Amino acid sequence: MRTVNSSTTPAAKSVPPPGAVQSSACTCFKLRSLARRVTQLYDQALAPSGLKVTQYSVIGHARRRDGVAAPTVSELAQALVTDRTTLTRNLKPLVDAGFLKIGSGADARSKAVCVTPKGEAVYQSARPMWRLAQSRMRELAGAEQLASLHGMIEVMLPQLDAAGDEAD
Amino acid sequence: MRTVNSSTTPAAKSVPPPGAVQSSACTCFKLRSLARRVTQLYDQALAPSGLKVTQYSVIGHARRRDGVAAPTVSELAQALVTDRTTLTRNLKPLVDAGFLKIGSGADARSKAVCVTPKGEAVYQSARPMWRLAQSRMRELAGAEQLASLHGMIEVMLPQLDAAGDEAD
DNA sequence: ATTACACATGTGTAGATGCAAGTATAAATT
DNA sequence: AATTTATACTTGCATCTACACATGTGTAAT
Repeated sequence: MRTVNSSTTPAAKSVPPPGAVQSSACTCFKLRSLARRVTQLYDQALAPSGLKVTQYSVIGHARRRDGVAAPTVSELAQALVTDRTTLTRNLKPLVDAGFLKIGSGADARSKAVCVTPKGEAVYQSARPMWRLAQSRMRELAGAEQLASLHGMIEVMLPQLDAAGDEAD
Repeated sequence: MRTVNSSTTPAAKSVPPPGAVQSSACTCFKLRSLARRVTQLYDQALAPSGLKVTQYSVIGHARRRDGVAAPTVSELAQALVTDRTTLTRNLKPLVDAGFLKIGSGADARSKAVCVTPKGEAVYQSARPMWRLAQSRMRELAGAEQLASLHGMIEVMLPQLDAAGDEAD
């Protein structure tokens, strides 16, 4: 069918008003926009701790396997879904602040990223702030939507990894 | 109590395997991770044009109201869901490349961001590449999931704006 | 042993991001 | 008119991001 909006009806829909800013259809743009705003919410919540959410995540992930075996830079980068070289830079302020320590890995090549007691302390101090941000987020989006969002992201991320590896 | 893994049941559940990396429950972290990956997908697709997806978005939004009235820096920043000062920096490479021109606005204060013919040309050249990225994204996520994601973002963004304004 | 390849990390360069603070202009108040 | 307040934009600073390239190290093939 595909009613072509022809005959009687004059112009009808589909023609936006002159100055109208139709919100972009670009998935990437939308996603980045949301990520920016959400980052601001979390950064604000974490501010008293002195950590940004990115740094909170780095320490949190480095912490995770502490006591078992401190992760290497590459392992940590993979866990953080970040470029290896990006992590290298992101580690610097945390090492400078004394929250992390870069030790030698099993290999002479690899290095181990260790959380210092000071790092553990600041992480613990930031944890309730993070929880607050999380609950604000849940209020804002609703528990179901949020769960749905998490689910989608977890499905999409591995596929994007695979897509990225298709070096052609 | 705090079952010290003592009696009959041998370790049961809840104790993750030693090296297990349980995916973070942090909404912000997940969102940023996805945004990074998706950005890479779009940037790769746009690479032949020389534009990054951020730049494509800037030109695209500046373009939008061309012929009506070129947006001011602040207006454009709002449309891009970006900090005003961030946009100031992001404009520079585009102006240097000759894709945008900063004219004088109605006010002596405000400035108008105009897309040059060269900017329009590069945007047009990039458009099919962007479309390719969009369709890859749709294949990857599925049309319904993607629509759902877009919907969620559009609901959440205004609420985050409001939340941010709550200066206390 | 030498050569070749794979692995682990860092640097140069370039851009994206936003807060705090600064400058200039317009509008509102007195 | 002078002062105050609000608006529009920029800069200093710090961080996040990643590609291309360079370096060092372990392992495999010759």
